[in-house]
Amino acid sequence: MNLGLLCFIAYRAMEVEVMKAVAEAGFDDLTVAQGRLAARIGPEGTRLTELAEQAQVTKQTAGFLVDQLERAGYVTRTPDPADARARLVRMAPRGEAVVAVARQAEARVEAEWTRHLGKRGTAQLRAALTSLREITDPYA
Amino acid sequence: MNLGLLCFIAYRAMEVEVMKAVAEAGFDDLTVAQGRLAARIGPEGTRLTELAEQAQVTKQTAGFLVDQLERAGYVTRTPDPADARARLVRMAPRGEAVVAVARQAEARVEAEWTRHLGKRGTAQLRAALTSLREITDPYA
DNA sequence: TAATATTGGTAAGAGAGGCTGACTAAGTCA
DNA sequence: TGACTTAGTCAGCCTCTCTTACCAATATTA
Repeated sequence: MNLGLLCFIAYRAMEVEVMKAVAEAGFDDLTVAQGRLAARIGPEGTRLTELAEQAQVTKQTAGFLVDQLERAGYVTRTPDPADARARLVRMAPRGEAVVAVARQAEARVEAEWTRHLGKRGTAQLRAALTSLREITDPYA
Repeated sequence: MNLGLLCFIAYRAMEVEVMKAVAEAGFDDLTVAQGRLAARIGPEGTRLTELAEQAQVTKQTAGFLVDQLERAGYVTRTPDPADARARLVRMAPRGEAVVAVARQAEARVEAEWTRHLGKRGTAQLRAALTSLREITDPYA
């Protein structure tokens, strides 16, 4: 079977589990697209344009998603001291809370995968995928 | 880094390459969603409901996509001899042609990955992902 | 230093893709 | 026969993403 499709199956399984955990923790208004963007927010805040680039969407799309995240209280926008045009998107407390839940769910799923593949097999999988980023990820 | 996200990066790289090859071959009206659905059509044709299940979308969505594929000449709908309610979605010649292009692009990308990871590494990657399907793919 | 180009971001509108709910027609089974 | 299930359609809605067009601030350069 096609390697790309195999990656997709694993990826989707992870995504479904994480979103389920997040929803069960009470954050039932968060969508996948919002989560994907929010996952790129750095500890000191990140500019919209940078988020758009990394998530590989247009800045309009990124702006649309950040609007929603802001309205739902997950992030805030603060002026960027380094550039008056720009604003930094930062995690709000509610955002930090959901990140914690997501990280935990990720760890749980990875542990499950490790039980299935073995420690060695999982390490190899991670190494192979990480190495692949060098030729597949423009933002590696 | 999160294993799920690593899978996503590789998957998207493959998808982008395949869609680019397909578009360059003149099939520039095919979308990703249509392709994902069409990839599930079996040699003898497949029922709409079955396609929907396997692609994990509702049958309404599947019907919508098959409408488009039919209008563009990629597939045909024929009555299912086994059940007068059902119809079989089958590949049309134009559909077969695009499948051939897609398969070729997939093979090319996999070859590139193999050059990067080595034969052994690629085989391990495939083995790990295939094994993972046992716990991540409800339609394995 | 003034004109020009670039960069960060917003606004408006359109289209794709997905969903739910309600429905018809055909098959299944008690 | 009547109740239930299954294959598929119809209608309406929401989310995400794009393109085109624009404004404001910064950088560059003549």
